[in-house]
Amino acid sequence: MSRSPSSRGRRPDPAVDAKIRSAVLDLLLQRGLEMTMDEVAAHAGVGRASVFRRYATKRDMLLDGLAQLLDIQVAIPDTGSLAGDLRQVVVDTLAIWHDDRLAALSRQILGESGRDPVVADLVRTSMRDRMARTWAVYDRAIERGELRPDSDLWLLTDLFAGLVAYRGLLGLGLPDPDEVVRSLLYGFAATG
Amino acid sequence: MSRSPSSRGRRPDPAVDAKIRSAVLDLLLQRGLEMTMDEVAAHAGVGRASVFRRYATKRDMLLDGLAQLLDIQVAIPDTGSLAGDLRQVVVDTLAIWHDDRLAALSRQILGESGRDPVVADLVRTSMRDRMARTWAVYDRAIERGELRPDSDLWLLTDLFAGLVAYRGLLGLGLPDPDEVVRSLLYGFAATG
DNA sequence: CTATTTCCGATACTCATAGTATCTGATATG
DNA sequence: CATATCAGATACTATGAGTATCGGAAATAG
Repeated sequence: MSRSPSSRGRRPDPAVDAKIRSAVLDLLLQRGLEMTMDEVAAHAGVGRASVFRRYATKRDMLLDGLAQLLDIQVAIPDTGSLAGDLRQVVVDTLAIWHDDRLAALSRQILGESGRDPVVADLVRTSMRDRMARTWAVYDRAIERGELRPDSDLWLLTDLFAGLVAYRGLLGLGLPDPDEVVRSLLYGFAATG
Repeated sequence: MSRSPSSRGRRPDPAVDAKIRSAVLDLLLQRGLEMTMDEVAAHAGVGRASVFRRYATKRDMLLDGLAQLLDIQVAIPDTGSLAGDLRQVVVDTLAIWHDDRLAALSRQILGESGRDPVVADLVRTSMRDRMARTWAVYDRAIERGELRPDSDLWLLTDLFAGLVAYRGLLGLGLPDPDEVVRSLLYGFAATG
């Protein structure tokens, strides 16, 4: 073994930890995923070596930053009707893409998911958690008889999450929430 | 001026052009977007300088390769019913993601769209062309009274294109085509 | 045919940046 | 007090894009 868990000697300074993590988060929001290690160290007001003492690779550092970033809670709507609740969920999902800086960052993160499976995992988990937290909406709707009880809820959520991600990633115009809700609830078939 | 359009002197060898483009396409399919210029030159059996004579930057080279790759035609189904045609379109869209190599490449290309707007443009145009070519399906369906005449067809196509891209990008399981068609046509609302 | 221009392959160079190694001094533990 | 490890600073290594140059080949102008 090269080293034991170590109990003697100077301990890592928590203030330095915090300065680095905060600098990464800052740079992520300001400039996206593209940052050099020198910039992180400088922005944190810390030695370059201290960054590498905390993260073996740049990727590890960014993954930690992304994990912080994606760990955001969302409110569960309860408007009384499925259409109202669903609209709120769609609007919340769209909100990220209406802020230019957040949209650019989201594009880059989604993009990184295409090259790094671990990032894809982070995003997947974060989206899944987020969506699962809206399950209450659909449970209530099924009880009220507004939603087919045999609905594939993952399909339902992924249809609009996918639509928004797809349009956002490719820089297409974002959809109107009401149109989305109507399509999801009643479909495109002519009524007859 | 440093040079005129040039009419004298040795002309660029079309065989070298072809060898390079073919090598790029080859490497794209074999290993995705990650290739060094040395590899391209070696794989083409050509000098490194000849690659840079054709493309000012690696990005330009990859964009040309991607343009070749994305320029693929798709058949327009005509099964007689909207459900049948739509199912075929969905199945065709899913097909790419069922081939491991193509799926990996698609992930990388979608990913690159998140960092390079020009790639996003390529993908957007390619998808738009592809989808627009299926307009005939929806026109016929409207005539037959199977589809609401006021349908937002971009919303319809982007809903399933987005679903598939989203699931594929994040490595989630791909949906069942019949479920997708049913959801798109009739929605999730309880009938009553 | 000859001179000129531009291509070809090869090679060496510059530059940016991730990651490693080392040094001096500070600090915590035994 | 002795030792291990951290902090900051700095220098080094390695990779790969893009540039510069060279000797030779091929095409064109005259």
